[in-house]
Amino acid sequence: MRLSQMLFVTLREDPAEAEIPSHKLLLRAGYIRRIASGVYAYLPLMWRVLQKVSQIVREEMNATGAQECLLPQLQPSELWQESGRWETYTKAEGIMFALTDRQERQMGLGPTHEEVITAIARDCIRSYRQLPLHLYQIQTKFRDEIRPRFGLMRGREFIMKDGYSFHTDEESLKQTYADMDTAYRNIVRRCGLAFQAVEADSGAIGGSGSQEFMVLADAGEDEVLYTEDGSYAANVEKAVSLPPEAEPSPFATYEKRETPDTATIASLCDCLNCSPTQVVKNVLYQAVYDNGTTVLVLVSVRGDRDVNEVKLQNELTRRAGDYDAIALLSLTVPDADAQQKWAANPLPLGYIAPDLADDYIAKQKDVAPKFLRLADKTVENLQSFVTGANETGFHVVGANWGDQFTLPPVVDLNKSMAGDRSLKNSEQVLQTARGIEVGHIFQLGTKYSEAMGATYTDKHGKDKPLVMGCYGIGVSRLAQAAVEQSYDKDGIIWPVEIAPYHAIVTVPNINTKEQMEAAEKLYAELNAAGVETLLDDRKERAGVKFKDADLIGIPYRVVTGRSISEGKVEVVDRATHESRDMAIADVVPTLKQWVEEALAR
RNA sequence: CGGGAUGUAGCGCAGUUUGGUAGCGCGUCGGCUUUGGGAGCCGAACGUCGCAGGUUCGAAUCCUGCCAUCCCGACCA
Repeated sequence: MRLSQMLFVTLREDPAEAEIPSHKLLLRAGYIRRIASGVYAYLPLMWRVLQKVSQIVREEMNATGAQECLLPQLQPSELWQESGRWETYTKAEGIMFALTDRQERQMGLGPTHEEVITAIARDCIRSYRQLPLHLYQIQTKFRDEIRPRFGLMRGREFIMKDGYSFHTDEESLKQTYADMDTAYRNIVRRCGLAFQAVEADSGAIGGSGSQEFMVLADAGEDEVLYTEDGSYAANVEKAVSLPPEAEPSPFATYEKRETPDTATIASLCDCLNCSPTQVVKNVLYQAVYDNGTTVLVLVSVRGDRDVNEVKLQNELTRRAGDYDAIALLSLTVPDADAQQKWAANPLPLGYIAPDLADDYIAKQKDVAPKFLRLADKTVENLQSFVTGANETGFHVVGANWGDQFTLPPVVDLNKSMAGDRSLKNSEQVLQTARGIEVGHIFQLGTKYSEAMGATYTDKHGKDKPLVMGCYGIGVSRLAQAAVEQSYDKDGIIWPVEIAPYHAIVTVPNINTKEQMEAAEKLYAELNAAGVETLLDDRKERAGVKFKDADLIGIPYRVVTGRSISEGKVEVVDRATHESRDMAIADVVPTLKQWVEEALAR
């Protein structure tokens, strides 16, 4: 492609709308344009990058035996009602764009395709002889994110590869899941990125095992905890760990103490001269289920720890049946307004004990009359601990489970942090890093097939639900993550594997016949040799062309400049700015070799 | 949805406090010179000042309502 004929618009200044480097650079270098919040146009350079990422994904998927297809974006509400997700995905904090057509039919724009694919499987899969089967697509997805951000990182419309596998049993599922683990590692590696595979929470999609593929970058929205020896890595949402031991309690006897203005753990420890590890902190949450029932949850954790709200959500979802509900709609820390709706009396905030009386909850429909009390493992073995006295300005010290307080059901609700010890090997201490989630693989099991009646006939002639897995990779997100991981003050540095072009031939002065002729020849021969090459034949000064070439991040630059009269051109490596003079005849074979070497990685 | 901020030329911004009819830099177009790291000079075009009301002789500027965008949080296969 000739730059003189291409839609090529770069910006000299950072656009005000962008915050992180990759977003600024993609806008400045003319790769993307924002059309609405979280909605972007992929301009010609970006589209080439996305196609390259897609092609790598396609090759690795096909290699595992998965088959490509294309599923509809516009989906009927009926399918989502069958799986039970219509309400949770469209109501309240739902992320599905929903619409009503002219026949008053309810439709949604697909944020994911479990329902559609399960419907297809229900129709097409009859026998165990057809299994296992793995279908995937590379498709635009729609999610009404509450707060889109960082360009393509969290958009409301984005490109994703999603695959769904069907099996007779868990064992077959685990085989495909393992194949996907390998395929995903290949994909991210082939895209030239440094990454970490981590244990993950499976969230609203459900299922058992799940793993995320994190591209490591400071702008990442997720926190990853890992051990130095590589034996453990997990998303902080999922991470388990061994917190530091509690310090022995200085309080020998149980008594109530006056502790004015100690609503925070730090001020309390100051006042009583004790360690946060001797305190039982009681945190109040408000859960709302899909049947409209509100449940007040009182969680007891050690004073130096935080509640992992994802773990709490999962626990509350498990307990949905206790309240005749199916799904949890929201989980919040109730503010003053929210408390007023159900509290019979003002709560002793900051001084709550694990036995806070249930009559703080005013009797009313849709509110569970008793607190759901839960204890994190960190408080289970505490002795002579400090906790609230249910009276503003007072705490109790020297308390014990079984004496003054009843230990609530114990669950792991601990939010792991850097510095904790690994459960796998207590010699290892957890480290922290930021990551961009570019891939996520799940063992779904029979959740959707059972809900939607997708069954097959086994060897013995019995109908059984299909065992499913699903596997996603964010194509547009991965492309931007690559920039986030690879740039310098001059612009983007694309890995050769996904760069929109491999090389750019820069003509410093298009009015010099020698320069133009050499450039035209190199441009034609490089492309013919399979080196995807741009020709900067614009009527611009050399400096402008160099700046633009650096900004858009093409891996190799060939300059037909100063030494042209000696039959030489300059070849510059974008990543290092390393430059060398090279005989014109050597350029094509050399670049061809460099590109082939890079692609073979 | 809670908190914060911003909307003025294609992009980045000043002007708003103190009301008087819109400006700077970059970019764009034309000309001359220049020609290896975002050139210089000369000339030109480009604005419903986010939208709608209101106050006023007069509103980018003051008031009210709305909309959009961005940041923090909550949310997020």
